[in-house]
Parts: sequence; structure tokens; C-alpha cells
Amino acid sequence: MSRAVDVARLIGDRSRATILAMLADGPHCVCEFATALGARENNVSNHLARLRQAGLVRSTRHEANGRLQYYERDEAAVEAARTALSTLLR
Amino acid sequence: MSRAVDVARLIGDRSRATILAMLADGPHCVCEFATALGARENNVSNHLARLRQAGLVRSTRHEANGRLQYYERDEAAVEAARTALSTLLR
DNA sequence: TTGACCCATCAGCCGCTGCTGACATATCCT
DNA sequence: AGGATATGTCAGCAGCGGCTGATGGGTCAA
Repeated sequence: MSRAVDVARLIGDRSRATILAMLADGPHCVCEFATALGARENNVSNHLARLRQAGLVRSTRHEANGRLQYYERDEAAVEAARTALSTLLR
Repeated sequence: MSRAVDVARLIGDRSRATILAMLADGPHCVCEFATALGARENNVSNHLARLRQAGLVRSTRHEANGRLQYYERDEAAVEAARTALSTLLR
């Protein structure tokens, strides 16, 4: 229950919500989020750090271009978050 | 999508989350929420006003004791909120 | 190696939000 | 009518959280 509240507080931000929605169709780098959101890289990086601390996303370096930090969703954690929110509204 | 963010922001508060969870098993009055949360009536009333403005709950007067304002969930709206959050994490 | 690029971290500021205290309103009881 | 109970509303305050600017690290190309 407290977990569901924390997840809801994370999603209750448009930037983080769109980040999670963008990650539905595969990994993206920080700069892509920044251009899509109209925000700066450090701001996006802060949001991603929150999501990463919550275990919802992982970060890996791109194999071709090592300067790019690619983020992908932890599908198991996202699915657990979905069920937690769903049971909260049961 | 913006709707899901608004709902998530509402649920991202422990008081409102527990209120919605308590409303799963039937209507309750403001004083019951206040004692369960350890909060004051005006504070709970403020949270209920938010939930009411979002269309998630309705308020009706008790037929026996008209001083009591009973709150119940709008099941259709709650179900819509559940699906909105679920599709956001799809 | 030097520079450019991409990202992370930190301190600081500012706006939003929840809580509180005071007051108003509505209903019931005597 | 008058008091008690239950709830709503409002201004004010304190704390949290997001955005920014600056700085540093890590990677690649020339």
C-alpha cells in the first residue's frame, strides 16, 4: 500500500509519466527525453534517477556510442506497480 | 494521459489513498476518516473535496442522522481511473 | 592529448501543497 | 430559541519537490 502511494507520487508528474510511456516501445537515451519534454538534460537525469531508485528503470550504455546512456523499463517492476495501483483502487 | 497523471497525483497522498481504500467496503462519514487517519475533520474534508472535484467520490446525507455526510465511491469513475493508470504503464 | 559531447550530481531558489486555526453553515436535540 | 454536533471554507504558514546553473566525470573523435 505504501508502495502504491510511492509509485503514484512518481507517476503524478508529467515528465516522469511521459518518460515511462515513452519507454513502453523500447529504450531511449536522456537526450531523447529532453527533446521530447522540452526540458534540460540535468532535469531529465534527475527524474530518471528517481525512477531508477524506485527500481522501475535500468540504465545501460549504448554498445555503438558509449557516450549515450540508454534507459529501459524493468518490466517486472512496472507490472508490480500496475497491480499495486490496481489493488489500491479495488 | 493527463487524466491519469491527475489521478496519480491524487492517490500519491497517504490520506487520500487510505480514504479511497476505506471506501472500497461501503460508505463512510468524515469523522470515521478523521479517526482512522488521526487527522482533523477540516483536513479530511479538504481531501474529500479534492476527490469529489475529481469525480471519484460522491457525498450524501445520512437518512437517519442528517448531520452526517456520507461519502461513497463513484465506481465507474474509479474503474476509469484504474484503466487510465493501467494503460499509462502498458 | 585536446576538445566536444553526453550525462550525473549538487546547492539554491521558488512555487505548489498539505496542515492548522478560526470562522461559517447545516442539522439535530432539548 | 439555543446549544451541540458535524462538516465546509478560508487565510496563513511550513515543508516538500521540481527547475536551474554550475561543476565534474566518462566517452569518443581528431
